[in-house]
Amino acid sequence: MRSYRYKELVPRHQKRVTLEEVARIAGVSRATVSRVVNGVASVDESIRRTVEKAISTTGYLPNLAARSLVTRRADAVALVLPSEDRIVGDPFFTRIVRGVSGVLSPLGVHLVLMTTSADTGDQVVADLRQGRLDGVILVHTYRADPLPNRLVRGRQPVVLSARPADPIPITYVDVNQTAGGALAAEHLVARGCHRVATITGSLDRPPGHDRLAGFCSAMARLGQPGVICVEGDFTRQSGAAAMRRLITAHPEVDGVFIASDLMAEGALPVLREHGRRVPDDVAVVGFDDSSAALSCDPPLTTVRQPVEDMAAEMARQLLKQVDQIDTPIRSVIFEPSLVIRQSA
Amino acid sequence: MRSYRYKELVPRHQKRVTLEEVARIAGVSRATVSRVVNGVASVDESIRRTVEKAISTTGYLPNLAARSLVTRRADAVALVLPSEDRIVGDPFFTRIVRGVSGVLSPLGVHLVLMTTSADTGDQVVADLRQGRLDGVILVHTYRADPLPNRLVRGRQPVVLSARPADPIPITYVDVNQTAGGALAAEHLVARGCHRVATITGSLDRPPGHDRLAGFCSAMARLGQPGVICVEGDFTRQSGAAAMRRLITAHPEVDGVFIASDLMAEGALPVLREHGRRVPDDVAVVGFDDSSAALSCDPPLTTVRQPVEDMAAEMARQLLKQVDQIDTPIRSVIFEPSLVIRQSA
DNA sequence: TTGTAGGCGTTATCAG
DNA sequence: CTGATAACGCCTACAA
Repeated sequence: MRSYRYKELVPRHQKRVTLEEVARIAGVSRATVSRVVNGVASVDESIRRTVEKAISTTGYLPNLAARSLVTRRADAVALVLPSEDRIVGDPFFTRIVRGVSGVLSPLGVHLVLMTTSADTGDQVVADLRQGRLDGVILVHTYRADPLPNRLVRGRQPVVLSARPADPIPITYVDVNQTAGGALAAEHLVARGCHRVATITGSLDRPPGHDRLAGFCSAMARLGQPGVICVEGDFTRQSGAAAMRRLITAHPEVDGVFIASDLMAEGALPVLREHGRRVPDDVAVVGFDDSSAALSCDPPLTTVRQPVEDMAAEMARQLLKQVDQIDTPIRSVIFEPSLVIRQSA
Repeated sequence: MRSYRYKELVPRHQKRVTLEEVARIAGVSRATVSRVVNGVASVDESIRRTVEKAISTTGYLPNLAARSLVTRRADAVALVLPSEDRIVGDPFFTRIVRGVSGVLSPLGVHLVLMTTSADTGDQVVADLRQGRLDGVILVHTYRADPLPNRLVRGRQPVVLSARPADPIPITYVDVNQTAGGALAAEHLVARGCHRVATITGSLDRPPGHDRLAGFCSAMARLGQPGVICVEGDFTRQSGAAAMRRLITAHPEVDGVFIASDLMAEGALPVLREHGRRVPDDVAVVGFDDSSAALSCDPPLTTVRQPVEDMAAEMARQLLKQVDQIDTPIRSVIFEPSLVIRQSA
């Protein structure tokens, strides 16, 4: 039941400075030092100064395990990413990390990185119950993942990175995916494309599904129903494969909405292989505005998703739940925007 | 001195199960339960079973803050990555995470992700002293980073991901970079290349420097001194830019060693732009064997660096230091190998 | 082998 | 406003 490493425990000889010691030096009680440390207002100004001097001369830092024991806060949250095969090389996750730690780190809250495996669910639940974690941010959970529900039922602080496939009462942060799809449609049509296709993401996941839905209904609204549609799975490879199928089956296409920049990055070289110039022969619009959009040749016109902001919002929503149990569920939807570069 | 969030602390109503309670139910003392939980051998078999039953019926899980308070272990280590601009889209870091958490996660040790900023150094040192962190893995520290030295002087567990620029007594895990450069040289020469060039990484960092050194001295040994050399900085963009300069200044090159797959990924399209076929006109060898090598067109022949294994080793070395202070410094060097695909 | 009791370093309650 | 004093939950000599 316990780590075997434990046996060989060897004492570390750091002479820790304790509240006790600071108190002795300042000539006050531990309680007073604690008040100063925690910035409690009701402390006499001169005493506060004395204590602060004692703190800085001793280099005192509070032991967080002891504090955690009584406050019941770990000051740590987990970021759970999908199993790592998919995350390799996808800039999306780096942006998530950046956004999340942007709000966590100034607050001194640790970001514990986990990747899903057979037992991450149990692990996370255990960590929460053991007081090592205050809450969880779940990124791209798969459709049948029982973890979100489990956490909700356990009334544990949790935030999802996107609308869950099945409607459960949980806080999530998302971009307006359908609006994003519509932006792409409007741009392609405005550009004069008449044979329009789309390479979708995984359709069993809400983002993939919604981007497609938004794209198609906007195309219909704009007088071009019957969009050609090839399915990918958000990876670069799938983008290339999908484009190969598309261009073979429908050599006449003159505009493609590709549901992620990463897929677009895979698809563009395929267009070139087949002698198509972008955007002259085929206009291409991506989705994400990730760093991949800039590595594309030509630079990708794409639907921007403010991932860093969204991630920051996830962190804030989570902390809110941590601070106050039973915070009402309030999901936040960001609006996408179109970033016009050279591919369309 | 303290997070302001503290004030609004609201009690969380999880009825925690404590040792005390399990003990009462099992009809033994707390000490005995503790022994069972920690797998101490000297516990009567029947009592152990009774206790285990009590544990499972109550769903007891030890409070780790309390444990940490007495064991002085946080069971958490930090992974410090370079500031995020560079890490975006570089598969190297995902591989590091995978390798590290592969050994940490089964042991229940948390991986706390940090990215370098102005005060990460202070943050890390404080976390260590506050007992929130047991050790630190530093990935790609910049040359003048004072943190490694600071940690060494403080006798804190720390491992670097590569040989430090300045020789300090610190444990690091690295690949034999010069041997890697040599592998590339040998392959290009064996292939019959006569006008060989290299696009280097950042030369102020040991990996960049050593790969170049290994490559050049091997070329000289093989009878082709005077290698053409263009400097990059390990990013995809720099790879493209370097190749542009190279092909313009030396249109006669027929073989290039590019010091990272990511740079190669940027460089290959440039070769194509200039009408060069790979490998027929120009043979290209990369370095890393990252996922980028496979996304290249054609798939990249490259010097493989076993990053996952190296990362796992970093974790193990770190834990060793955590378990036993003053573990002798013992760096581990992995051997590279050549993965032959289609670019050379 | 088991139980008793003290301590780990903080925060929090409640007199003074 | 300040100081005792009691938790917080667990580990660990030491004694039985």
